[in-house]
Amino acid sequence: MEMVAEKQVKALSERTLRRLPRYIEILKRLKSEKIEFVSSNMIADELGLDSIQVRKDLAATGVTGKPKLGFAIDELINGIKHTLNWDNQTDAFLVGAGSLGSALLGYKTFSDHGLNIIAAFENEPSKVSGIINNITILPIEKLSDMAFRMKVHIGVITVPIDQAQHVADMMIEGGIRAIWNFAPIHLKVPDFVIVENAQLSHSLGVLTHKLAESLKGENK
Amino acid sequence: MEMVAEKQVKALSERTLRRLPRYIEILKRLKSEKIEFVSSNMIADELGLDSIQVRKDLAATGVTGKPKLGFAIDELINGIKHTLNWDNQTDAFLVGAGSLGSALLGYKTFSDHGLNIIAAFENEPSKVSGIINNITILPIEKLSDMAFRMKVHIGVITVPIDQAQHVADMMIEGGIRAIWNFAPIHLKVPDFVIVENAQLSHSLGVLTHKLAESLKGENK
DNA sequence: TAGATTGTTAATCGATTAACAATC
DNA sequence: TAGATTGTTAATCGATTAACAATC
Repeated sequence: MEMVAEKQVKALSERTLRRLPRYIEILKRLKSEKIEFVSSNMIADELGLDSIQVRKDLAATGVTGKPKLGFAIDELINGIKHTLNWDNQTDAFLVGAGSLGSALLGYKTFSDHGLNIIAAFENEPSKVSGIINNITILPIEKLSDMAFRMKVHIGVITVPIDQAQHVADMMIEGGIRAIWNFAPIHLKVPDFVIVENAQLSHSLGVLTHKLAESLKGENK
Repeated sequence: MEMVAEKQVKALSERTLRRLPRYIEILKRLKSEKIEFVSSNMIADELGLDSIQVRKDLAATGVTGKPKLGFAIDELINGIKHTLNWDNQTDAFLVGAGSLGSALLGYKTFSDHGLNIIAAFENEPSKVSGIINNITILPIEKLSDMAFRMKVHIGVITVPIDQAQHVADMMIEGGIRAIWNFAPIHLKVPDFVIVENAQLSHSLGVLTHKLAESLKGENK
């Protein structure tokens, strides 16, 4: 039981994981400007971070830099993508073809981010059997069986709040292991299921609070 | 210079701010079940948090509980809303009436979250002068002037990546003080402008990474 | 070689968790 | 009164930042 050495054992913190896509953003821009190497300092400046933090984050991807030169941009992009598993695509089902769901179905860029939405599901009969961005909308009853048969591992929930838990249950029954949840509700799931919340209100609350504080400070 | 006592001086951490909307979600549900008091323990259980953390967070809103009884739900909801400034509505402009922007324009619930989108702006002439959810879509050229004249303080950016910085600049020129940014780019803004990023890729990266780790663990 | 930059170990900071007295 | 729950002070934990040796 003495540490069966794996390529990369250290767990990445959630904070680091959330910064990695930001690095990719900067790196892609630099790459398009034909730049080949970048220092941690340059990245830090672009994003308003600390260069030590950038180096720590990048170290977690396993990519190493060269003293005096910095990091090879191509290698770094690939390393970060690999860490996020964005160099593979995982099949996903989306449930809830309302306006947000439809907008997500229209996103071409998810394939660059490891996500491949292969079907959508709906409650509402009038929407069923429509097609958005080449993705067919199926009746919700088929969700569990199809997820199971097609070995789909990711579920995206964009249904109203009162249906979200039920949809999550069906997903899990179908073997789905990770849920990207846009409904403003805390889903109850077994330990082996990963839930990532993408709820607008969380981010909006930070904004409205900070703005109020900032404007208050002015009238002092 | 010795502490001009204000109602509530302690700064709220960003972590706390992000949890506050989750408390509201639970509290509203309990309220609909006619429950009047709730303990920090019950809230913690519902959300998978620690009850001490819940008490600390709630303390930051200024609402106090009663030993043995817990917190009065109505009072708590109001206190949290006040902390987030969700008991006021701040006027906002949205720029970029693509699919995501249009979906956001359709959200009726932003008014419960302190946000009142009063106009949308677009580059694309074919979309200009359309109306979505009673909100008129105007040509982008009018953005700065109108923001200034109408004293709009919040800007929502849902344009493609290559236009986002320019739109942010126009917003700031028009006096906008807080930007809710959905474009996957780090905006450069003066210190007095608040930027809150709502970028899907950040949350998606956490999901795809964790799922990969989880599935890897299984085949060990 | 001198200088810039990496990568790591140590120090600091802030957030979470624990302990416990106060109180209804 | 006894017991449950709050609210606060102290302890722990983890993430950020600092210091610095290694290296190209």
